Amino acid sequence: MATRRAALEPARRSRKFASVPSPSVVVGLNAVIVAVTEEVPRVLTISRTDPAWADGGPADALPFGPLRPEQHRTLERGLRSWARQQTGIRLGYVEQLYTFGDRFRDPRAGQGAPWMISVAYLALVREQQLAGSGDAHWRDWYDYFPWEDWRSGPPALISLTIAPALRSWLGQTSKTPDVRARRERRDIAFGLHRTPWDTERTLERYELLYEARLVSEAASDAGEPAPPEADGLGRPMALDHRRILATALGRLRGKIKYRPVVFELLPPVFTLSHLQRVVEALAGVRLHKQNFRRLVERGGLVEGTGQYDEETGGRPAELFAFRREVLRERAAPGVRLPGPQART
Amino acid sequence: MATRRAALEPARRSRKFASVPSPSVVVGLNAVIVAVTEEVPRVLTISRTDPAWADGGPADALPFGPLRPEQHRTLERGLRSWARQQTGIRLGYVEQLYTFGDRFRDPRAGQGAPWMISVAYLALVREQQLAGSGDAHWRDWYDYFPWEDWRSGPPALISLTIAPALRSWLGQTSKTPDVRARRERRDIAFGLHRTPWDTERTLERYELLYEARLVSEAASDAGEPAPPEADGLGRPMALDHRRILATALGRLRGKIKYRPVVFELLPPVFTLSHLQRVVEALAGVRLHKQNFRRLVERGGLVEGTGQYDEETGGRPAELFAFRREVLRERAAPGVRLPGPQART
DNA sequence: CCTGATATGCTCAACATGAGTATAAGGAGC
DNA sequence: GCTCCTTATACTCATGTTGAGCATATCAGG
Repeated sequence: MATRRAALEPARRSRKFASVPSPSVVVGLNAVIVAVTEEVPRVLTISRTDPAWADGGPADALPFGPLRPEQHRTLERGLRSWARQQTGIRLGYVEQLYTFGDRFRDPRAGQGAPWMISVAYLALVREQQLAGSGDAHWRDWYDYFPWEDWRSGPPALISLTIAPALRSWLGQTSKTPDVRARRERRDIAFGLHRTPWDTERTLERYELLYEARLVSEAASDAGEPAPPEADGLGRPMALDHRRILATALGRLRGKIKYRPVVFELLPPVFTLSHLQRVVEALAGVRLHKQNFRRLVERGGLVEGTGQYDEETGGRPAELFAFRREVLRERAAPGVRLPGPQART
Repeated sequence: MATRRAALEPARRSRKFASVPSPSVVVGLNAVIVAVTEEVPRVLTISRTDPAWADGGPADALPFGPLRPEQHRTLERGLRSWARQQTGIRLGYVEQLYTFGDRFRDPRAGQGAPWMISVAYLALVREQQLAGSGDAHWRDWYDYFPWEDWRSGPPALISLTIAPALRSWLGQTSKTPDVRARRERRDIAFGLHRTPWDTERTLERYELLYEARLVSEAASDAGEPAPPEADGLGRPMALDHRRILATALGRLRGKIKYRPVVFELLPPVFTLSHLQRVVEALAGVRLHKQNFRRLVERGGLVEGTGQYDEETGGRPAELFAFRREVLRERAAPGVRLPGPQART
């Protein structure tokens, strides 16, 4: 370990760590706080109009907090603590997402500003809660990633804007192997040329758009003004926060399939349609209703309560609850997704 | 972001974070470098007999490197660079694992020593490579987690040592709900009481053993001498490195099922038996041979090369290669595991 | 050419999934 | 009270996938 050599040098403060530490690294915590209300997955963002905040004007940011080692024993505790203070929300399910440490996270880093590392977390909360204070807002996450919502079929944005733009991005390199590699990445990421759409490749898609300079952060990170044609490609965020959000979205989409995390977003009892709408909102696709029901019921994930919801407008729907015992019975208890289909 | 507001306020370096930054946080990188040779999954560890290193004596450590923001643009580049210097290995596939930031990572932290955060990575390399320099060794990872290897059936260690010890751990709390919660955790983690064994819950298992004080790190972190009965429960490591390793093992076991990462551990061509032995080594279970073959072949993951390996001792086996096109064809291309069975 | 390896091929019942059709039970309008 | 509209729930059936095992091929060595 780096600290090895230091062990031989007892003079300094800490025998082990003194000589090594990276000079100016600051560690912070970011939270992607997700809820689903009325078929729309929402993420908590802080929007500032403070002109000093974003490079080119106002931009949404993810909640952020410093790491206070003297106060909190673990990263996660620190996160819960400032998230509560900042937004009034008491976080339930929390999971570490990824640590972002690119030196170019912040364009100004290195010029006197410290290098910033951010440990990002994903938190799931129940829908009824609302942000308490300040300039926090719940925002539809598809505002940031309009191409990710396939619930009404393949988004026109992909065929009309993204595909042509990526085609010309192919042409921006001339070496044949590079073109081939780019084409493959593009096809796999966006499900082009008889490649299936993979709901979990959200990060790959965002990074591809960034590389092709189609999202406005790519331009602003390079110190250029935002190109006009990028305007349609989703709402931008501060710094690399949209990348963090893309990571969260992909992770969550994958996770619901093998861990029962959806229930963190639902009230204790719910109808199967409600459950389905939440899953669809997250996955961004429509699911075959009868088969969905069969999967969750026979998979032992839920159990009927005998009560009924009369507010459905049609036949009353039975209220179900998460069935905790499934954790013992099955190895990867999640909501398996049946093949997609328009809801009848 | 730290630096955003700083633009407004030249006086202090950063209004928002100047006061905030955690005073003495040091960031380091850990690597879990994995290879598989001859049916045994190996991890690269550094073993020192330096008495200043480990609290209670010699212990294995994971390769570690400092973060040098001034030299490396990304965390991953930094990792690759020092890993090469330290071990002579040029890393291939690398993926970020988790960021460990528990204040108690190092028992000495807080007493003058800075708080240490470690970003851990998982790296997969091909088997032929060997550690270049110093005191690096390839170690069977089941030396550290003997209870994880079910290839010859359920390990006797579990029924003879772990299960009884966990039973008495249940009794160490008297509140009924706590007992119930502990029992559930135990059963799910170790597949007790008709709960299936889940190969991916490696971290849960290690943490449970830690909490129950059955691994010697638990005692040494608390400043006590290692209890004698813990001796059988795997080889200890320095600091929280065994926890990091458990995380890596679980992640890798999960990942092979939906991404074709096993091939990072294999030569360009291989027999299906070879592939199966590597997968079995990682998953720690035996697989039904014919069904395994059917899954990988019909799943489009591999393609025959027409060449044969004559060294098998029986009928020559065809040599196969990873079939790259599968990335386009299927959404989650990994090695699906067929039900376990003794190899015939 | 028999034996003991190993590899590879094939079968078949059980189960899971895709893609429906059919029926039940509410409310609103007449 | 009847009809229509809406949503929920039940059932079907062809097809695909999986678990489990038997059968055959091809090597090396006696």
